[in-house]
Amino acid sequence: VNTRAPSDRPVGREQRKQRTRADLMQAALELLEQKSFSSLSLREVTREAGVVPTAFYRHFDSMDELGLALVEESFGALRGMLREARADRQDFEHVIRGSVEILVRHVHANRLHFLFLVRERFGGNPGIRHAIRSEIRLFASELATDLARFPYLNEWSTDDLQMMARLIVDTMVSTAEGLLEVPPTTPELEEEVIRQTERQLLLIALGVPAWRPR
Amino acid sequence: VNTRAPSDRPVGREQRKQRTRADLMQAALELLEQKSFSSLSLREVTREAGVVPTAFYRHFDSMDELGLALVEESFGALRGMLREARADRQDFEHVIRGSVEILVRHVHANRLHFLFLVRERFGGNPGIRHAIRSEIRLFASELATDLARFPYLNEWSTDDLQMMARLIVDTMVSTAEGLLEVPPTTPELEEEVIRQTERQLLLIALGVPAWRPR
DNA sequence: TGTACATCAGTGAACGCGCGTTCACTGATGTAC
DNA sequence: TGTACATCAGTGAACGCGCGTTCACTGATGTAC
Repeated sequence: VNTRAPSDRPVGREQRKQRTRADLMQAALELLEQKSFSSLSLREVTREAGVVPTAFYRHFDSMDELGLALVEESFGALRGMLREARADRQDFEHVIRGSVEILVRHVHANRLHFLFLVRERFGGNPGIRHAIRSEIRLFASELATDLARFPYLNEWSTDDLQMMARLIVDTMVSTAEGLLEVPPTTPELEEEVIRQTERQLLLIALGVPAWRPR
Repeated sequence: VNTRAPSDRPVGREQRKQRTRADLMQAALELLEQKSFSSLSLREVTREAGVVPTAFYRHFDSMDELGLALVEESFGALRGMLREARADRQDFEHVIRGSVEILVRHVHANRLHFLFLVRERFGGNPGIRHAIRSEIRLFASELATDLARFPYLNEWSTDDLQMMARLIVDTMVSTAEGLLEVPPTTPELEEEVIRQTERQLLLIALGVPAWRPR
């Protein structure tokens, strides 16, 4: 009974429970690298976590609840990235390179979480889908605010700033998708994805002085 | 035996077989509006198509094969759209509005096919995923060729044209996603999606004269 | 510190269900003469 | 045109399997005195 991983330290009951919960989420996240959430079964998750199927119910009412917990956990990684990006107040010339670098670093550090978000953004579960989409929309709104500190953009309407922020976010999301798709063994392909994103953002930025604010 | 839809005309055996095959694909497509392909069962499809489960094997070896047939069918809709867009050789001022209009019309006319492509682009099945992604990449390459007929762009390198074509395609894909996400009952929300896309494409176009070709 | 009892995370057996796939079949359609 | 046989799209029963969920349980951890 309760003979979990051999390295089990003699800790309290609550701590051990939290560790099992984390094991279940990690097991699910690793299985989701190969399949989609809607085709992932409760028994697969418990098997991977090294626990009996019924133990699952001590932690989650259903798989859907575990899915939403994974969304929240992944948002943690996402928000960490945004916090760093917003704190990194570069000037115009370096902001593109800096932002892309931050994205690449966080995608590497949280590969499975980003993969989960990208896959489930249009996946089967509506609850998960909406949570992810509203988080991305929130992110775009924050970016719109931040954009206003740059030359020209400080004169733009909120509407125009939103439009540009969403274009940038969509581009960054595509870049994240590209990074996750590239085999980890081919750094030159990844370098190409990065270089292309930087040029795309530059092209967008070059349109700014010619934009007629409304 | 073989008492299919009441409107069955007394046609040949081969025609009737093709109709059942089409029924299976249509049934799958409609079920995919609510769930993902990887969680769709063979029995659900045959039930929806009004056919016994074993009849499925007269048409497809497996669900994966049906999935790839759906990808091909959806590409038909996609290619029809591209053909129209490439034939519609507007000048600079009208090309944006015209292209977006064509996208909107085709997304409406082939809603379920576009929904399928968007959902499965990152879905569980690798075969389906790769087929969709390589088709989109092909599309971007064709667009890169077409871009060269515009002022300034005729002097750009292939590499730069690819970069811009992918930015445009990614934006159009995001727009298609937005159109599919908008409830059909709110035309003003859809209008907003369209208007925003047109402005995003304009912003990109305004960057072109300032781009330093390499 | 020691003892008696309560809590509760994880166990293991059992269930009914929908699944993919097999197999022998049926009877309408197609073909040869 | 009529007859005898072949083809084969769709049928229906049956199978073994993994699933989600229930239930009573165990025994280590926690608490009260």
